[in-house]
Amino acid sequence: MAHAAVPTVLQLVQSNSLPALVQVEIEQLILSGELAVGQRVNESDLALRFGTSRGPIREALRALEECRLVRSEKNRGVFVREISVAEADEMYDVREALDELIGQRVAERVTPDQLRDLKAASMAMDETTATHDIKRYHALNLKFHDMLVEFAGNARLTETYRLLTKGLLLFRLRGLQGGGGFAVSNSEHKAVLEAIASGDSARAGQLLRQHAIESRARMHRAAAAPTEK
Amino acid sequence: MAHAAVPTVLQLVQSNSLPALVQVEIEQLILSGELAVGQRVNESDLALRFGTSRGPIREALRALEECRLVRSEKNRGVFVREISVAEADEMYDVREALDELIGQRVAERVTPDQLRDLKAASMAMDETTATHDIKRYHALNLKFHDMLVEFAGNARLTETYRLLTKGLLLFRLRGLQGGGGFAVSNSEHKAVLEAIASGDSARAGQLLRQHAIESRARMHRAAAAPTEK
DNA sequence: TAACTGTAGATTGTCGACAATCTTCAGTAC
DNA sequence: GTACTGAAGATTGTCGACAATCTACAGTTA
Repeated sequence: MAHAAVPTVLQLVQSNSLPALVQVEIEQLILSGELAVGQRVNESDLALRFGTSRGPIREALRALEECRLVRSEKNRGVFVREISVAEADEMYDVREALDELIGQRVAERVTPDQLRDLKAASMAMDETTATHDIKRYHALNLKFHDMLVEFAGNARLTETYRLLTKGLLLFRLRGLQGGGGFAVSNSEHKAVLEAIASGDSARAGQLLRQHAIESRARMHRAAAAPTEK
Repeated sequence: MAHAAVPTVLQLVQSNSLPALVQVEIEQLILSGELAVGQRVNESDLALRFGTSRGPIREALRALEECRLVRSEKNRGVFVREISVAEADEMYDVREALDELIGQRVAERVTPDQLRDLKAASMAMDETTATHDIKRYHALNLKFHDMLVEFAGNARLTETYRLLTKGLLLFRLRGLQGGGGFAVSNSEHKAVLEAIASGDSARAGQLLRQHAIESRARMHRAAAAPTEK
């Protein structure tokens, strides 16, 4: 079969245990903003919501704490983590280094099919800049970078990168969601793709790092602006 | 006070909850090799050992699973993770990128006191190469790199790096612990320290990355050798 | 002997309950 | 009105128990 990485619900329930299922569910709640940043997470409520006891919920929360998506205070509960600008800066520092590595690796081992998918995503983003569909641009942008790290062919790198991305996503939820610069951002994507297509590993790495740097700058500008909608 | 990062036992027990305490305890068991690589971890045994019920144990194990120190199979239990050479290679890929960043940052912001500590550690390693005290060299080497990442002044980078280091440590426990090259390794340390002392950020980054690359090569040589003691 | 089957024991998965702690808020004193 | 006190309610921390599942092994059959 072509798509081996799509497990059925049956397999999911059989292989993953309840805490694991609950974990991704809670993660969605956090990353979608349904559980507000800084808010306390009530174990009983979640247990009720998912139809389980508190045990599995607690296990899931402990895992999410390790992901740094929540923090825990003894006898007070767990809270959705709030990321400061300083912390986001730290993450960007690491992300820049990883992005350079990703660019290099992808340029070395990308397949024609993968390159096609990347270009398709970039073109889709072009459309959203025309229609100013910010939400969709973000989703595509996330998908684009997720594909990139996936295509780098290093599972540990993927894990590390995704962990960072989740943290940055959490930061964006803090409210100061940056507007502007979509067209610019996507033009950077295209430059990266060009370097990748030409197999220029060093250049692809540099360009993807530069993209992360610019992305950080956009983040700062958005954070500095009062609160644009 | 000079050293603020040394909490008393009282603070530890009051702030951290039982699962957190148990987690570091189990982590020690794994990293010290008392829980063998690949071995199944028995929840009841651990509960008995730490004088708790299985609840806190399970929470700790879920956190350790997120650290990738153990893996979990539904209805079969959790196992101490065994790292393959291929996985170790992946980790080194990421580590090399991070080490370059670390070298750069430390060169930019190291204090005289910190530099003194680093040099002291390097000198201590020199002594162990003379006496062929491999165990002590490894401990000092770990401490040396831990200091470096700490002095880079980026908490998220530290977390990311330590996670990787734990994984690599787990790999070493797999048996094929590399001998040889200690003197060479430490001479690389000294070159890094020189670049740091001179404030040459780019060079310090390159040298620390190169050190990681050589370290990976040493790992490969050790893995290729049958099983030298 | 080899392969299969079924049972006993061990282990994990999940739950409900209770104690410890925190939070809230009404009541009181000044 | 403000600050303190204490009790009621809510929430977390931990435990022991039971069901579901897996593992090991003795017994059976060919």
